[in-house]
Amino acid sequence: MACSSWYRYHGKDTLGNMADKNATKKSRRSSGAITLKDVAKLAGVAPITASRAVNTPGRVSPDVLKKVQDAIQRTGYVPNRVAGGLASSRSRLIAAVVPSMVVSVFVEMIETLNNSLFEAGYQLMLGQSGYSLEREEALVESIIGRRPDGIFLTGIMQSAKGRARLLASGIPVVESWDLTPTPLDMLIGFSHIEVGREVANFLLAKGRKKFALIQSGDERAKRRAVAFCETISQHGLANVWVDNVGDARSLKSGREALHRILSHVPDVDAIFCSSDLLAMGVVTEAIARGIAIPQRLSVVGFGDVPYLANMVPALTTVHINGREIGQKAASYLIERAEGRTVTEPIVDVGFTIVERDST
Amino acid sequence: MACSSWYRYHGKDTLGNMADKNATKKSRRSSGAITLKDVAKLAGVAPITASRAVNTPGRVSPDVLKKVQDAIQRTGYVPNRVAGGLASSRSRLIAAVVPSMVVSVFVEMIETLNNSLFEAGYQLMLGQSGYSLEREEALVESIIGRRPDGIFLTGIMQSAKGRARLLASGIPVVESWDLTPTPLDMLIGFSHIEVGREVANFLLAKGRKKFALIQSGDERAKRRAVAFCETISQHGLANVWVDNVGDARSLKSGREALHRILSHVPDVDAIFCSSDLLAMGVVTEAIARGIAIPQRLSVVGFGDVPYLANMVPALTTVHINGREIGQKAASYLIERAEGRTVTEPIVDVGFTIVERDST
DNA sequence: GATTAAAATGGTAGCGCTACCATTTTAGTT
DNA sequence: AACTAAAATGGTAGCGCTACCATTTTAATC
Repeated sequence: MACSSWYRYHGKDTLGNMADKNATKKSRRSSGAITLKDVAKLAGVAPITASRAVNTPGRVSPDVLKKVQDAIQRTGYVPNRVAGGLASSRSRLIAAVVPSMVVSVFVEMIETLNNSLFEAGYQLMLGQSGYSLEREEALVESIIGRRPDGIFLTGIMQSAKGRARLLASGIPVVESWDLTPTPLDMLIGFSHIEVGREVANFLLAKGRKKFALIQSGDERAKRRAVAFCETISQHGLANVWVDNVGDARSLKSGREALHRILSHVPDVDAIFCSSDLLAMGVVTEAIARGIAIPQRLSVVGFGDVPYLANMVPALTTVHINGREIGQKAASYLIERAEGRTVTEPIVDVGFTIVERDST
Repeated sequence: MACSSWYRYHGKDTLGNMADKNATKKSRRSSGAITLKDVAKLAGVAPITASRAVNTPGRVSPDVLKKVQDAIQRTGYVPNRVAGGLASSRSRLIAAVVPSMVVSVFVEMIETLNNSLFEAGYQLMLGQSGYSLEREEALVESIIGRRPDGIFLTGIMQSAKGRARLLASGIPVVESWDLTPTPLDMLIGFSHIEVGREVANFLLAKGRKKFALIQSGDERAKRRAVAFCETISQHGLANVWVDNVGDARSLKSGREALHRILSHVPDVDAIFCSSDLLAMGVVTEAIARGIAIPQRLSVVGFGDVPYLANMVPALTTVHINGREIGQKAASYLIERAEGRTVTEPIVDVGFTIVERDST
């Protein structure tokens, strides 16, 4: 079927004796597609020469190059990278693991990663760990089985089994979105403890006294929270009221959280949210209740989704440069895939508190 | 390096003569990783039997199964799916093409697609066409080179070259997010013309008289727009004011668009936006200007991002069930990959106008 | 024109796995 | 016990490509 479609499209005059190749003596195992061998035969050169014409055109005479390119054109040949990858141990595939794609800032990062990789001739394989350890381990196993030239992880690989597997595979790895003294390989991240501390200092400098924090189950958010709370208490202020929500990606959770917080701490004057969407929920609920922002209540988000700046009020948040992480990760992984070394494989990309109208 | 790391982790007592395999006579071409052959040797069976133990455990005696599993455990063997894919012409890889990932509703679709595929033992390869034809063609070429077992396309493949290539490849394809009388293969979509018409009827039924529409360059959005405008003029009302913005994914564009619309059509009372984010921008700007929603102005979005329902005012929008599309696409592609036929390969999943507080 | 180096081309042998067929072992039947 | 069918195991030969080395051709130098 494959061949007949192709044949129809290209017309019947170009192939000569190639046309009946599949009809006459196609091996029962062959996929039936055009192979490099077919192209070589049509071009009148050896398969290995055709291979060179495709992969290293500079090492082939202009005459041969043209003949091969013509043959490719006429047959519609598409190189089989599976076979190429097996032969050369270079798959030109990079795998990326994301907890969830519904988090906007991860999406931007992956988009940039993907674009950078594609420019360089690499494809992206995507896996979702779904914030679960087992799933993450299964994913790592599945990824390693594909022998990618590099692996990008959102976060630090926590599972000991996963770490061991990745290490044993010898595949270059970029961990991200966090810092650790014991990275598997390369690392592009920032300090969540610093984030918590700096946001606390930022709100303290604004003269805020009564703090609350909204978080979901995310481990990194928890570290931000701990640092936030510690900094507040170091200043001798009352404990921070911590509200736990199930889903950080829901505006509704933020609204409900503010409702709960107000019932326990009616005079709360600053809230740090573990995501922008939660912060949007808090603001929405506050406006609905007639609570003036930022006069009576300061709200800080995390992530800086692109539209935050144009909301009313524009939300203050912690900006993480997801595009920078994606971009850097791509270049690191490509460097390593091509056999070069990365001079600075551990980078702190930092973060920025973007002050807008909600504080 | 790969082996030494692994060796360290597992301890030195488990391998017997396996440990020096790489040291002594490793072929210069070998990747150095544990292969099925190593496992088979350790388990004392033939490679093909080890292969069966891995892939079809039911066809192997319990005794052999255990021996092989032990050997896998001890060596940390991870099957090389590249080699397996080449040998069996089944890559267990599904490719997906998305215009952009920053569109929330695509993200949900891809997330569901990915999850469904992973459950079934498939990996997802992701490509971004970036709304450009050339890029899309290059992407198709690159994807086909990987010989995936199926291809998911967001939208209809427009490029003739791309269509020909996909057809010739013989790989199952799902087009989506649209309807066409000439699908390449399978199709899971809905009618954008219907959307435009129904939204127009919806707003007309609300008694609205003066319409505007905000769109970006997206071709599908344009078709919605045309149907919208036609329906309005069929009712003998004044022409719809159409505002073109550069970026449908920007709240800011929506705010600016409303600004322009008001300067040309001050008495506009209904706006259909080609995305939810644009609609959010319109609402934000309207609130900032003291324009009552929905009393003076109705706003309708498109896509139904999850948090829309909890905003104030909650936005009326066209709900597209991205998760359903992703889910269906996965099952269709898996069916075909496993050699079965899909009974209803062309589906209209429809859409819903979700009425909330902005109309 | 002879000599040497470099460029271009080709042959061979895998990469690690599975399809296909052949053989052996086991269980089931008379 | 003899025979048959089914289950379990193994051997061989690729999948389509590229690494590695060998050979041929061309260009460069004296």
